[in-house]
Amino acid sequence: MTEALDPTAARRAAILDAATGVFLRYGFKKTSMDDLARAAGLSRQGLYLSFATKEALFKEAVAHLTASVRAASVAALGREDLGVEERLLGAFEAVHGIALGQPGSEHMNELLETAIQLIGPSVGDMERALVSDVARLLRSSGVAARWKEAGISAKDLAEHLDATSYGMKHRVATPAEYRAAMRTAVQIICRGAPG
Amino acid sequence: MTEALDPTAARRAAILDAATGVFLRYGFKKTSMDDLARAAGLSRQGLYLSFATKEALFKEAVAHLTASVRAASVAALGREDLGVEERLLGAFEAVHGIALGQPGSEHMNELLETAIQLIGPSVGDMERALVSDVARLLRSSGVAARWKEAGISAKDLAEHLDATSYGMKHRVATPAEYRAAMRTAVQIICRGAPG
DNA sequence: ACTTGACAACATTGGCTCCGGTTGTAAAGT
DNA sequence: ACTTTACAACCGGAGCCAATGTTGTCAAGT
Repeated sequence: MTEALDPTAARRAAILDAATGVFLRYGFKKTSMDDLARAAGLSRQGLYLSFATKEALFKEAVAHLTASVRAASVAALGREDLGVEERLLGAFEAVHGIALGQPGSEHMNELLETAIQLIGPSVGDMERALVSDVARLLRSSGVAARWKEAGISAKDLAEHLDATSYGMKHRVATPAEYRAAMRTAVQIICRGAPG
Repeated sequence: MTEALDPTAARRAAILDAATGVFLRYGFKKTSMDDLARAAGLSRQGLYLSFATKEALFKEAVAHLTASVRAASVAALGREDLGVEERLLGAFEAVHGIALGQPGSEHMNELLETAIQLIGPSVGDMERALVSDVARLLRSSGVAARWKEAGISAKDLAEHLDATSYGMKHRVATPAEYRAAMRTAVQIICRGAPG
């Protein structure tokens, strides 16, 4: 489905790919159009032929990014070859920053913040979408039903996990610590039940 | 037990009480000795009769603060008239900022940070003490035992709660949101069990 | 015992200019 | 269709200077 694009659209997509990487590494303010041009393999003016302003390029890059992050988390949640715990873990690692091991997820937070106050709060939709996706999985897998009798809904559980992820993201030094803490949180939800 | 202090010690304690309040409201840098003097109800030089420098006063004030926070959390954990959930909740609210509703917990974090890089990492002991206190309660109340078979230790549970608290504390979170999220987290731990 | 008033030394702040870098546009080249 | 070069407008940071605020000390008062 990514085949029959007219060449200009393909070029735009290539530019966006390169741009998201650079933005992710250096943040918004610290990347110049020169940097983006070099990363995309063309001249600075080449960019202006495809994108009117830096801000416009940024907006589309963020949309590109959030879309692929969302796709990654949805894909993680849908992997039926894995258990529920692994799927949840994968989804949260996906939103945390695409490749947790690779460099490049550094400025994810700053990026989303500037995007929010530049584009609008619609950017935050991804986060809310993740929460409801997670809640859905918790329901369909039967996990949520087990917590119901304690007065804790699927949404509560999902938001709890999201909050924990947020906390880890900001507190923790290393990806390994994040992974370990999130694993514990997920295990508590998935293996536990009231009674 | 706060009766038979010699008068100079009593004065110092009164000053520290006032100082912790002011520091908590305005942070370290933004409070002047004048402010502290006014809050303590004496002149600026009166302070220098009891404390050599602003830094010394600050150190003792932080010690004062952490001690009373610790005492409050220990007291909350020990209230045998309440259930385990309420006790845990109370303990975390205590460390979050003494009175969650009252103004004054604003600069708690900044305060502890500057204290750490001014006094040393010993300030962080309070946090670790809380974690082990919580773990102890989880063990003695039988909650931890129920999670053991899932490979989750009391320390894991306690650190999970601490991490969640940290996350909430740093998120946008109004006190009400913090309270609600922590309640959910505590309920999950206390009402749930593997199986 | 504590206050008042005054003091030098120092840190912080605000305003100011200057300068390099960046954006967006335009022309001419290939 | 894209590059190269050039350019006006703008912004942010570096550096400096004056003004203000703050600390810690002192002497004298009550």
